Amino acid sequence: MSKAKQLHGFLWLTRPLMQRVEDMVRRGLEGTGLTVRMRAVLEILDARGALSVPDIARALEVKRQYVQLMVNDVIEAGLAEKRDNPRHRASPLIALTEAGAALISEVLAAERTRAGDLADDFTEEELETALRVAERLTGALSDGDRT
Amino acid sequence: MSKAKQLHGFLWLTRPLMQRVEDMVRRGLEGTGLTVRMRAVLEILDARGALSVPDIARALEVKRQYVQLMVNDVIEAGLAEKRDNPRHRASPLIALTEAGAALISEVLAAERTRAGDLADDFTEEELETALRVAERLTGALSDGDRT
DNA sequence: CAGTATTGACAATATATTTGTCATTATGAC
DNA sequence: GTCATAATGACAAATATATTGTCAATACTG
Repeated sequence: MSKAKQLHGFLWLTRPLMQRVEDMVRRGLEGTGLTVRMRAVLEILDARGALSVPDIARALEVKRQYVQLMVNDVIEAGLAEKRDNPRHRASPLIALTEAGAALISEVLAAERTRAGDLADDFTEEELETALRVAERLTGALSDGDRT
Repeated sequence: MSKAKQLHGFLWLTRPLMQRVEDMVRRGLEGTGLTVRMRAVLEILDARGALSVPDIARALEVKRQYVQLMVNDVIEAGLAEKRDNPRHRASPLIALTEAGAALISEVLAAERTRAGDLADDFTEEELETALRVAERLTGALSDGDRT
């Protein structure tokens, strides 16, 4: 099989794979009161600390107006809170509350456990290669069209 | 880095990667009059021959009611047509017209060219591994939850 | 300090897709 | 064959996931 054909096959697997991943995540969220979009906000605040709404939007690659909705969700749920932003009086930083930090840790730990189970079926080299290919491909496709 | 962590990283790359793939496809469709959802129908009819609407729905893993809309699009554009279905009088087979067959061939050829360009940055073994991991992972995640 | 960019807040719109329903048609058990 | 059950088309409504538009307040740059 040609490389082009292999890559085409890989590219078209990304959609069903992504859907299954999101379904898995959604199941992991059952009982937590979280939605997938709330989880995304909590995860990035957990990884990067307090951020403003536009910061989160850039990280998630969605519009800031939509991030406002996501952030409103988590604030309303008591999982994050606004803090003064020294760099912009009217644009507060969004930070995890204790409850939010505890919840996202728990969720991520459960996901890691599940990922560990799945990872048992692969060698470290396979996973390393798959990750590297996906990363480089994502980068190449971000640059815009060269064709 | 642990295998679980590698896999977790890979899983979370599927969404941005898929979005970039779809953007690439969308750009390839400019000027053809096709939408991504029309392209999906044409592709599967090209690969598998005439199918009924529910057959397409099962293949694409979306609801048959939505496939009806997709199929209406391509029929209205003259790219596919209804044919008698020997197995179900009221559920016609959907088949590519000549115009539809020509158009999807052209689109797929352009995509394969683009995939070939991207594939140049990888070895055959890398692509083979990435494809295999993605396939097995998709399969594993289809079975439902084992965790 | 003037002009431009960023931000929050809120409304409207778009896109993709699912869910609900009903009448028609097929299928399988008897 | 007949009856219950499932599959299908057609159409409407609802839902999820965003984007786009707009305005006033705030920040940044020359």
